Amino acid sequence: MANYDHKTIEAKWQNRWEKRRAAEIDLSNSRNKYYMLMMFPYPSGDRLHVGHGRNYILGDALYRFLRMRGKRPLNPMGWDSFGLPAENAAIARSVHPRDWTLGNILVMKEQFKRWGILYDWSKEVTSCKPDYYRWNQWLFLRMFEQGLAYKKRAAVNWCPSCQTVLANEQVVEGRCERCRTEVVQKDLEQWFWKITDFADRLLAGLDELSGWPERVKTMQRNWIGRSEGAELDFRVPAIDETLTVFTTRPDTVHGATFMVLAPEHPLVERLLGDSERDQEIRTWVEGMRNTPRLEREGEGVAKTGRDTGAVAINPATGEEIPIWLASYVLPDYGTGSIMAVPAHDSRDLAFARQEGLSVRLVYHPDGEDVDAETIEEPILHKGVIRNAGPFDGLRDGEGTVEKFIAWAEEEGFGRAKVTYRLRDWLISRQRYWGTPIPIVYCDSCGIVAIPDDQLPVELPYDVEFTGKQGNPLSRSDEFVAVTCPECGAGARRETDTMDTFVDSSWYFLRYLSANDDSRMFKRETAEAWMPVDQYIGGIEHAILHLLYARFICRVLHDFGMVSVEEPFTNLFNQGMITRYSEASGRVEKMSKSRGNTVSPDKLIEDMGADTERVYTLFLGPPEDEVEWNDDAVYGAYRFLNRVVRMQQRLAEAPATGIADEDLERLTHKTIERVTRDLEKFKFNTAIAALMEHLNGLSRALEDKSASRLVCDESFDIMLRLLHPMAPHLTEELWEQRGHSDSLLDVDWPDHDPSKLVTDEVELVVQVNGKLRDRVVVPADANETRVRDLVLASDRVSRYLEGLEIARMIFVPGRLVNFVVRKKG
RNA sequence: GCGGAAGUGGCGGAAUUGGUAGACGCGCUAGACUUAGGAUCUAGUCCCGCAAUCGGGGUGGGGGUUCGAGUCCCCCCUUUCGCACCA
Repeated sequence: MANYDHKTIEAKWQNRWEKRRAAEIDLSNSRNKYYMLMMFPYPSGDRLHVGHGRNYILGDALYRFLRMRGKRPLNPMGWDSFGLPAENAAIARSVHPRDWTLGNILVMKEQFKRWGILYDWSKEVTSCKPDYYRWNQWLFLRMFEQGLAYKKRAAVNWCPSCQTVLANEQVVEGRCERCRTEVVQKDLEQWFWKITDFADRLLAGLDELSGWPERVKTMQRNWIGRSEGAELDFRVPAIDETLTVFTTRPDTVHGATFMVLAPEHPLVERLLGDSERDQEIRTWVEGMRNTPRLEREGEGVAKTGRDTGAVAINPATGEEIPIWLASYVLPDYGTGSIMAVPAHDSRDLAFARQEGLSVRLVYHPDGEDVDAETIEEPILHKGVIRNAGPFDGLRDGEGTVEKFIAWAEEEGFGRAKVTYRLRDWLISRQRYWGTPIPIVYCDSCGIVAIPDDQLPVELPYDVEFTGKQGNPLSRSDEFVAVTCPECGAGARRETDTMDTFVDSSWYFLRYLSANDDSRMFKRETAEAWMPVDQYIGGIEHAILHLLYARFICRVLHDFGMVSVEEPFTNLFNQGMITRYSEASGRVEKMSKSRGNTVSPDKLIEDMGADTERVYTLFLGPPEDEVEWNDDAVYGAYRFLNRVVRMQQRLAEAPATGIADEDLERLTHKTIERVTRDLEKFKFNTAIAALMEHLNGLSRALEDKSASRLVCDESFDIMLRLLHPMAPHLTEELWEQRGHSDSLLDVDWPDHDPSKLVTDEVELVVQVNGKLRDRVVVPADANETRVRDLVLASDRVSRYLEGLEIARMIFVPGRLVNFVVRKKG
């Protein structure tokens, strides 16, 4: 039997939807609004593969479902189109990044269309275009005014391969998040955004996000890394300075037997003299500075250190303790220096043992005589405090830490302090293809902001892409040479561009005012449409993009531009699609570099986009990682072909049917299941329900047990339920069945509970929990009646022979369980 | 090491949240049919007991709660994803 003509049908409906601008929505009406958002893609030169498709197909199915259910969903799309690959393509193939990018966008758009995906293209946003990135610049200037954007010299992450600095979030296990090259530290002056000011709010906000996956929230909490403790001051008499440390355990200060500074600590130089030994220490410090952090801090890396020879005074005991430098103290956490309490901290203990430093117990375990000089493992605050004056006898907990903080405050050598792991967001990039930072350096005026009316600062088109060191912008005299907006003298333009994560930190607001040249976005529209009701994207942005977007949303909130602080109410992370890779011999994430991709182009050519859609959604729970099976795709095609054949066979149904109620029950059961499943994004089980429905309908036709009327009705309902998954075919069949409205405008069916009711139900009968029989009983039978009916079964009575029924469990509509024991 | 998620047939996965384990699909087996198509249709397909409509076992392993556990609790194993000298 011939397969249906998916090519003609799909082209026909894609063109119709496009022509009628099916997904365009009027934002001035926010009744029943539902803002759904797919993470906007980077338009890479590679065609999308079926692994990418999962995300978009899922979103489109959701869009169509919501729409049929009476929502007015906004489903926009745009392009996260600044970034390195464009520049690399320029270097490798001498195409201009802009032309390359805009060309790729056209290709991707066509692919979306071929998948049957409906976006509201009237609100398209392209981040590499001046009408978008001028608002990045505008935002930068507002933040600059507020002190939220600032420039500082600091040790920053530098990727030697990408030739640019990176934010902390973009360094994964010491490597560049993009290209996996090992990152090195460089001392540079860079632009930062003050996300640390928002650490507490970003943390607290997570508690309200009940619609976010727990693991994403956990990852963000860990990233922010809030830590409560105290700052304590240690005097260094030799240079008349104070060394301040951060500790979460000020209650162990009596056990601080030495101090450790990070090699980069600003006081190091002052502690050193001219001796040969001190010169050696300087060499060592220099070596540390130049050691990649992975080698310095990585797992299993040995601790190294040097004794400065200087001493500090322990403020609790008044004793002199040596000051060391060591690799294990991080320069950019806390104060970059610690009090070492080897008795109660494993790292300090390891270092103390290695260097022969003394160890002193503060907490003494109960009923155990512990010798501080020989312990191999730290005592983690077990037992009772001794030799600490007024604190003797205290135990861990019970506000002990607070008592020490109060004491330190009274004595003036310390104070309560909260520290975060989070660092300010380094947004400078030494690359061409990004938003120019709207700043000018003037010899007399210093750092000068570009006035708003001179925005956008456009990227010059005509630059050289040589692949040589440095940003092409800095070699463009035309771009660099400006007059100072304040004094009119000659000045230099900032040539760093912004991290592309700036673009994606607010694009969801730009969709709401995509064509408005007068402002970043319209407040009233944002008021009506924010927050995003459902955000869908990959887990890889759990920290990066999602943290930045939450940050910028708060900044805009504080500017009075939007009232929400949390931009995304619900977050859904679809899982990856994997496939066997010849290259590695393993099942891995589908990707071009692994050579295990499947192109949708051929698949669509052979079996149609609806087949790909149905198969992709059927593969498994959308949040799980699933393996693509080339053979199993055909099952989806087979299913759709059966739907087509079913339509052709409907005429075989008789005028009256003896079992109409059975088919109706199945139909309404299917409505109930599919609706419930789609509400939970369980497209896989929704499709299974539809397959079962088709099987049931097929059976009814085969048996001629249901009437034409009921079969028609059942089939039409199936088309509506299937539409989100297989939109082209269902539209076509719907039209062929004589309906004039597009399924997009047809209501989702409701199930009628009265159709689900049956006169009789099958009960499972168990004896001591073992399945022994199934018995059909009237649906409304009470426990006594059921007992009689069940006991009348031969099979049941066989199992009860010679036994005494101790108890009968009756779960109406489900089962009966006899608890029996030997007659005694 | 810390934290999260998961472990069910040959395979992808279901199981109305404590009530028939294996829905649906892939694959496989047998048959029917054919205008040979990537056909289609019908039946079967967790394991063991030669076969069964009968019996036993079965959701990573071990214990427990319960009339009843894939589901809840405890211990262990494995996989996987974050974080990882953060003081």
